[in-house]
Amino acid sequence: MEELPPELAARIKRRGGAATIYDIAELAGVNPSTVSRALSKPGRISEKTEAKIRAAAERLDFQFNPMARALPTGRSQTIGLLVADITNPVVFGIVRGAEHAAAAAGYTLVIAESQESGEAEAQAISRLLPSVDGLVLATTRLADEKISALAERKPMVLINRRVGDVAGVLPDVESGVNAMMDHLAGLGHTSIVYLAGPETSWISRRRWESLLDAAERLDVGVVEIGPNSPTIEGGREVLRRVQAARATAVIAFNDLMAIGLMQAAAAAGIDVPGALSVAGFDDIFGSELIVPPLTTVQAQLELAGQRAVEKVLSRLEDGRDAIDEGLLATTLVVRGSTGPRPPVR
Amino acid sequence: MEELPPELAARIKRRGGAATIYDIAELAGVNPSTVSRALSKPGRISEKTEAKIRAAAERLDFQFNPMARALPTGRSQTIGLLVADITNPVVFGIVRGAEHAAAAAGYTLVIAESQESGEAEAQAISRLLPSVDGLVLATTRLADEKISALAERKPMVLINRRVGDVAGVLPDVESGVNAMMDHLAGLGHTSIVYLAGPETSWISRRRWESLLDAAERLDVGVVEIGPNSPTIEGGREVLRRVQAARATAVIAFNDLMAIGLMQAAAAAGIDVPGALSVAGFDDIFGSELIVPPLTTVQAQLELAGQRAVEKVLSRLEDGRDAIDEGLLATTLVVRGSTGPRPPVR
DNA sequence: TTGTAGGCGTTATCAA
DNA sequence: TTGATAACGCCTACAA
Repeated sequence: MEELPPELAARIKRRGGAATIYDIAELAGVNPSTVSRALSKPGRISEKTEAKIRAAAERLDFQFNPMARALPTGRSQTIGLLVADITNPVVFGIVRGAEHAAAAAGYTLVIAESQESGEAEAQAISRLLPSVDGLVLATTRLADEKISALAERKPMVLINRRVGDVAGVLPDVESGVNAMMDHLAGLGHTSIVYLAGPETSWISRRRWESLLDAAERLDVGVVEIGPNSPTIEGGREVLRRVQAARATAVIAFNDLMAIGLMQAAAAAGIDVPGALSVAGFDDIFGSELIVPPLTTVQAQLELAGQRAVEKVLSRLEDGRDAIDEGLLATTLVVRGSTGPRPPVR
Repeated sequence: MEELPPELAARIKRRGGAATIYDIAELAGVNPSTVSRALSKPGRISEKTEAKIRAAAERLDFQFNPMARALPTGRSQTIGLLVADITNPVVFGIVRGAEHAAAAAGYTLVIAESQESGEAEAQAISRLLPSVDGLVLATTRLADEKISALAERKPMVLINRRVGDVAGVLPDVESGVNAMMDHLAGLGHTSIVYLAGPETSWISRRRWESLLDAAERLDVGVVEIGPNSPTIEGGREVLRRVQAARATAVIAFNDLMAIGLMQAAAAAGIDVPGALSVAGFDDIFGSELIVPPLTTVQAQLELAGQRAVEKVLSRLEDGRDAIDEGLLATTLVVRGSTGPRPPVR
């Protein structure tokens, strides 16, 4: 390969090795705008010129400067994902699905964490908003009005929450809850506790409402205990109240809490599921590792992340809302942590 | 509050509600460049003007356009984090530490996944590179030369890998391995297997080398089996070879593999730790949930992520490399998966 | 098909 | 202290 014109080489080096369309234009002997056209939307240019330009671009290892590109277009090719807690296994699946969907479309995923605090969340969002083309709120603790207002400004999709007509991807809560309640009622349980999640969790309330319906249908008793922190700690702390309620089965807002409760039960010498059945939601990594393995309602987390990003993208590209594929199916996974109601209490 | 001049209001609305420094300048009756100064580096401006400008900015709910800002400065206030597999629990801690360190400094973290493939990784990096100020490679599978070349272009920090004089944050492999080997040797094991990770994993080789040293020192036998996929699957698949080796203790490259091996052992009716001791590295979520709970060498993953980002930032802000705080301490956590060597075999 | 020129929102350099 | 003006790298009418 021939040497580059020394002046050009020097200019590029000064910029840290990043070539611009001007450099390519010079090398190919065309106008920068032609380079832009050739590289952005191939086809609308003579084959010969395009080939020349491609060769020059290749030679200079050219990459578009995304920031420069974003300025005139207003698009950063970036999607934001907001989660309450990155280390919560529930969000892993969501993150992965979202990342893949974004990458597949040539978008970059930006992740921000809000620490379970509405304050921090609002702040993170306003920091993020100007630099992303769209936003996915995975576990938002924001008030409905805030969410609606935000949705006006950029394409936005909610996971596990419905707010007005803001786009969302939701699980089929009812079928999962029904399957779970059928399962427990079938085992003879008539006194069941629901361990609620955070106060601001929409999905926790939905689960509770479905639980109420099912309890009525099956003629069993349920009580709600909470709100609780949606963590292992949160599950551990609530054992006393569960015992006081004299329930024989517990459904926790998520697997993390169920695991915490089981740990506390084990420490207190309470047999699971002999004396107490425990179940959760989500089917996170770890749920089948614990002993006894956890009965849970499986959620399609990865799919949820993927769908959410796809919806944002479809708003972005087509300008229209994606057709709604409906609720995400939900499956009861029966493992060892639930069993027959203890004979006497 | 008074009404905005209608023309101004219309202009802002056209842009989707985002005001610019021009709008503020108009509202405050000053020059745009003055607005830029007032808002970017307070102090270098008369108090009166600054107050006026702040008031106008407040009123228009002004936010800087990060992309426009990045153009003249060449800084995007963004740091890239590249991981092989987002859903690998090992990276959770790293991600969290990195996110916090970045957010604390006003930077945004961009995460990309390379799927354990050097090809995909190289591609992800070149997609990311133009838009980030610096890069953290958490579990890179790239060749040394590629890494060195990349490090020339932008501040870059490696986790769990040393390449030339590229900055890195590394664990104190030796002390952890020594503690583990002392532990196993103390239990009477004299025939130990190391389940290697991926061929391209630098840290896997380092662990093996330390293992060799320790084995020599303690006069016990070790053999390496691998390379293996660093996943639960990878651990499951290797059980036959472990048995064939007639080892009484296995040290896996990471906890995921150890868990997989334990599952396979349980399925095959092999008692852990009665017939076989199993240990891992990292101490991921799930390691203490499994039964028996896993003996492992704890790594400070969150701290590693944090340190890595801090190093990038210090290169970015001070222009100089951060002082090296040395290796990250590593701790043996003895749980139930390791026990005395079985009497006869 | 290709070149010209203006603009995207901000910073930075000079004057005033 | 403040204002004018030229970058920054790319896109896009519009003209040639």
